[in-house]
Amino acid sequence: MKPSFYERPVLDVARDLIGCAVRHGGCVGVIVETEAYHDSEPACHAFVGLTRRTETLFGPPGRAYVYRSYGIHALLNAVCEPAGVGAAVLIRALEPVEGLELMAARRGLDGAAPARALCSGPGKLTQALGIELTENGCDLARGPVVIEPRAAGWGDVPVSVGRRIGITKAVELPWRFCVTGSRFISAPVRAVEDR
DNA sequence: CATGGGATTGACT
DNA sequence: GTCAATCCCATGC
Repeated sequence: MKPSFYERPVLDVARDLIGCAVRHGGCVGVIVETEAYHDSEPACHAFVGLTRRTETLFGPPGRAYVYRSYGIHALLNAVCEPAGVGAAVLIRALEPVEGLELMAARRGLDGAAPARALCSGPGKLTQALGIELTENGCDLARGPVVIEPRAAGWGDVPVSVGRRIGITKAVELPWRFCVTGSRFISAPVRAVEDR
């Protein structure tokens, strides 16, 4: 995807990335779950302003923001909006389509493990695709981590909206997007009016 | 320089 | 349902 795709309101990009594909390390998966983050709200790392950690978030759109979570997992984001704005889309789940055996091996799972176990969470998918912190800042059009346009059949899938997962601030914002009814997402979507 | 908190996951009661 | 692993980095003394 070109930089112009990402240089738009982060909520639009989060919705439009549903159905696109992520390619890395000999594996491909279709994005079925995303969340939006923006420096105007406190759940976003960029809320604290420009620091060493948030450099990539405030940089040009179309780059990967990869950071370590809980000391264990690498989480993948796509940087959005013009340079100077700290915004990104967290990739939370993929439907595996290529390199399933390699994904299972990287995840330490048996080859017979169900496909839904491979990439159904932001830490799981980076492990399955072999994405590490060294990919932070990489150009998502050139790689090593590449995001590709929607393939046939993914052009017009229904999308559900809900609240973001695993955060303690700004929990009420409906900034999570999922393929409606997908078995490959990390957790069920609760209706926005549920609270 | 010391401290504390995670955009999570998997193992266990 | 509970809980620990583990490390980067922002903050405060």
